[in-house]
Amino acid sequence: MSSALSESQHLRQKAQTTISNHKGNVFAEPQALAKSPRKASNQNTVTEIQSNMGPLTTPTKGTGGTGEPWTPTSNLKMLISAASPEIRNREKELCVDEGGNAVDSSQDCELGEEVEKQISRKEKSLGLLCHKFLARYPDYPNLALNNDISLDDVATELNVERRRIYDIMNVLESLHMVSRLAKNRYTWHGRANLPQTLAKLRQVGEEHRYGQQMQLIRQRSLEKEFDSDSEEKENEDEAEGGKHGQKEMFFVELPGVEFKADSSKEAPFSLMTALHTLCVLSTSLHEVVTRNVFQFTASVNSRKDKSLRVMSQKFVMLFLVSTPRLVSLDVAARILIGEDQVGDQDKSKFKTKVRRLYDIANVLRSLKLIEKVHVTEERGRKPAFEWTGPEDFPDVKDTAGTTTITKRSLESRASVENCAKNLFSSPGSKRSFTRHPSLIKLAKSIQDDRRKINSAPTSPVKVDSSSSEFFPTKMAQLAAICKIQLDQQSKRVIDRTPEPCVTDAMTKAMSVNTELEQQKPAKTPEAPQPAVLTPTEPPASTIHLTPQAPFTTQPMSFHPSQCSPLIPVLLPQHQGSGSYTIYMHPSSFKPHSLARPQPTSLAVRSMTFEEKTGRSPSDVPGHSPAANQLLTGSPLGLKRMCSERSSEGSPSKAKRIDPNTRDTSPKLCEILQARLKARRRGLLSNRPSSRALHLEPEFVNTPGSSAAAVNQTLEQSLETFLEKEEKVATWDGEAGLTPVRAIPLTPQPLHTETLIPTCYLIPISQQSLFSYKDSHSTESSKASVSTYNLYHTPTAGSGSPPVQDYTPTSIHRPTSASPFPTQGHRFNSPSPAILNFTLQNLGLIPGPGSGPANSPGIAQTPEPPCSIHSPLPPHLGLQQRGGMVFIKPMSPVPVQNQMIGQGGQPLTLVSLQQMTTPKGTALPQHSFFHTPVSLSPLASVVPTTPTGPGHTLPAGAKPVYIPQRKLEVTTQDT
DNA sequence: AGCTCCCGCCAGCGG
DNA sequence: CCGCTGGCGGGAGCT
Repeated sequence: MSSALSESQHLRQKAQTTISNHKGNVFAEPQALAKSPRKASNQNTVTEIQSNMGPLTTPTKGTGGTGEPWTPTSNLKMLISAASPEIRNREKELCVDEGGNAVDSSQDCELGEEVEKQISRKEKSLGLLCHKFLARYPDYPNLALNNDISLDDVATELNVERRRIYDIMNVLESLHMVSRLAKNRYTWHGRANLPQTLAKLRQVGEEHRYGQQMQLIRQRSLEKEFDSDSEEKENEDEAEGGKHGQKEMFFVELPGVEFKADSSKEAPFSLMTALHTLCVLSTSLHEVVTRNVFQFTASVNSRKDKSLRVMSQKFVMLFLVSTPRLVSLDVAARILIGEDQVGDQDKSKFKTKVRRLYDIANVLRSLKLIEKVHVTEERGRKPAFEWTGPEDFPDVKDTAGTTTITKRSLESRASVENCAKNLFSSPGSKRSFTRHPSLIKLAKSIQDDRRKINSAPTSPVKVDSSSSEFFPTKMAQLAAICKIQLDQQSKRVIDRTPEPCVTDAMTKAMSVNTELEQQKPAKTPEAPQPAVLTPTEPPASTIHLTPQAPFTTQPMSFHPSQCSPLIPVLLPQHQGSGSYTIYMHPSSFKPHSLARPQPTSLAVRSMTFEEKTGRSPSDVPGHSPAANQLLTGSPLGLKRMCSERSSEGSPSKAKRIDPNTRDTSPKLCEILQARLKARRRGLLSNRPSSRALHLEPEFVNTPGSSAAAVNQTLEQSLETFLEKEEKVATWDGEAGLTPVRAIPLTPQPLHTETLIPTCYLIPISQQSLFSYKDSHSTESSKASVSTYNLYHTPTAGSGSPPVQDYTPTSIHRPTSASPFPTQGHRFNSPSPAILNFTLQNLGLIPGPGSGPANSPGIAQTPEPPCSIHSPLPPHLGLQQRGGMVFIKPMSPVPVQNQMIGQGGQPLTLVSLQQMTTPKGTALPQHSFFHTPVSLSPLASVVPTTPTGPGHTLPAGAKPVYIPQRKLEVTTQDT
């Protein structure tokens, strides 16, 4: 408390000076001034200048800011504020207003110079500055008024350096509270878009399995603590991943508020699709050439990628995804860095990241979305932040249509756009652009584009708009419906407590926790953990396998019933958006499909399968099943990759490709083949880089979980593309089937790659595509998954089955084959027949079915060790009880250990208002994770798994020992 | 001593 | 070359 108080005091003081002014003005927006040149206010005198500013401006603190306010009352206020952050904030503002009065003598004493110094410092805090800024604008903009914001004006008025304003604007922009109109100019949206934005961010966060990542990191940290052993790090995989880790950059846009306007949007979706495809291809090519995905990524990342905007969104996502809405600074930093393990080199990176997080946190605090708290662990206190913002926003459902679609990574989009631009002078034209030759060039151009894009913001005005909305049509609706249904289902599932796979468990846990938590403060963050610990849980592990899990996890997953209806729609619609949805077939699908009504809608089924397949775990987490699937697959993939995948995959793929592809477009085929080769090479060499598709390197980078995973994903994605293309070419449904089967034969390990193929592309709205890309990109390893998700999303959920099982299935995909969009047009509409076809294939594809069986081993495996084991945990997580929460620091560790650990350290009870979250917990499926975080466990696992695709729980097998910790959450105040 | 995080250098980029 | 952006990290202020 004290600390908080002190802070608050400071703030107040500061605030007083500044704030008061603003409020009065609030709305007014100065904007008018176009930029006022004055930028700089001077730092020196904080005070005065502002007053000049403009009309709007408030005189902010009067200059002298100084003065002020330290009144006795302030103390009271402080106390109060300490009590509740919000109050504080308000008070601060108020104080400011009030503030005019006297300042405390004590401080005053300092007088001039000193006073200024201190005051200045405080006053200059980003949080206070943000408060001032916010005071100028209404929460909800008055449309009638001009909502333009001139940076120069603001800077002048607030008397701060422009640089500081950028920080604020970047964060606000990440929340879509403002959008850039042009250089130096922004438009104020206030909180109007906040709910949607948060919903999207949550969705995206789920897709990326940040929750899982967080758990992994926590676990690791625990492990490390206990055993230094843990050091092992996952290293290698991660190493890459880690490096790239950051990469996941992507910027989630809202329909109405887009980062940039694109001409591309205007283009027919077909074009978009084509472009997208091209981009992908080019990317892949590029990657191949380079091999260095990372580098590639790096290029991509350049600036904006790293942008505070992206960090901000990710940071917010962490809150939205974590059960206890509590995020510790270090965990957040690790996730943002992409690797949980911080090497020496990384330390500096880590520090930098932390600095940035403070910057972001200060702004978010001023928005009252989070509050600083302290989490007490055995070791000591760690700074953390608790979400104090809205808990419920429109579900994705609502947004789904839009939201889902809208999400994109800037880069991806940019890349697409760029590609388009580069390739086609005229956007509209074509689908037919040449791919091959150009692709190569494209790769380069793409990079350039990306850069441009990155820089773009600066550029001219955006039109934003809801351009994205164009697809609103049926597709969107359907998607929304699907999502809703899924969500419902998922909820149900969750409720059931199936805690399937680790991942699922995680996800579920999250969801569950959330629910619970919402009800009660105490959460068992650990839920999963407990499970682990608890015997009861055991089943959980199994759960992974269980189909249910999948469902539950994500809303995305579809139940057949629900889906089916939707499916039809989807197909037809694709036209509008042009983008296609990709469906994965998880092997599992097939089985499921069989079980279920295949016929109806392929998509649905696929979705279903996924769910069923479950790979549940993987799927579960991300709400988008597809993504999950990918993730899940990833683990497998990793394994596979590790093992041989490269070699194997290639051949098989090649084979596949040849037949189909050739037909279609030789060029494409060639290209694809080339890619494949490249991949193979890459794979062979290291982890294959993510060559392929990843448009967005960032994602690739994803921390890491395992580089391998990432690679896999990439590969998969590439493969997918290729496959798609092939499919397109061939397109015979039947043919597809055949091949598929053959493929399935392929050994498990390879699958990963194979898996890729499995995916089906279905035309969907463009947005979906974008999102897809983005998603991929975002999560490197995960990417694949995410990708799927994206696609699915639009559709309605398609769930993509996890790769794992499916591998074989993948083969099938041809059948489904929806051609890639690009080519796509051809396919524009996937005819029902096609769908059926696909479905059939799926059904046909047995492999997957078995998959489930395998699945256990498969997907889950990797992480499974922990996660798998942990499935239970979710339950545990629930453990809360009345006010008390048991937090177990549990680590994901294997049950046994955990048990021990628990025993060793029993749960600590924390009675907090806040809930503590458990940290650790098992993370489930690393596989999914791919994620950035490196999963040490995973890493180890991965290798193992490869061997047996089938799995086992590779990791699972390994018990991880994690020490449990006690966590206490305290508000910082205290 | 560690946590926060302000400050401003300086690079990338577009004009 | 210039101005806008914004990454980045030194180091100061606070606890």
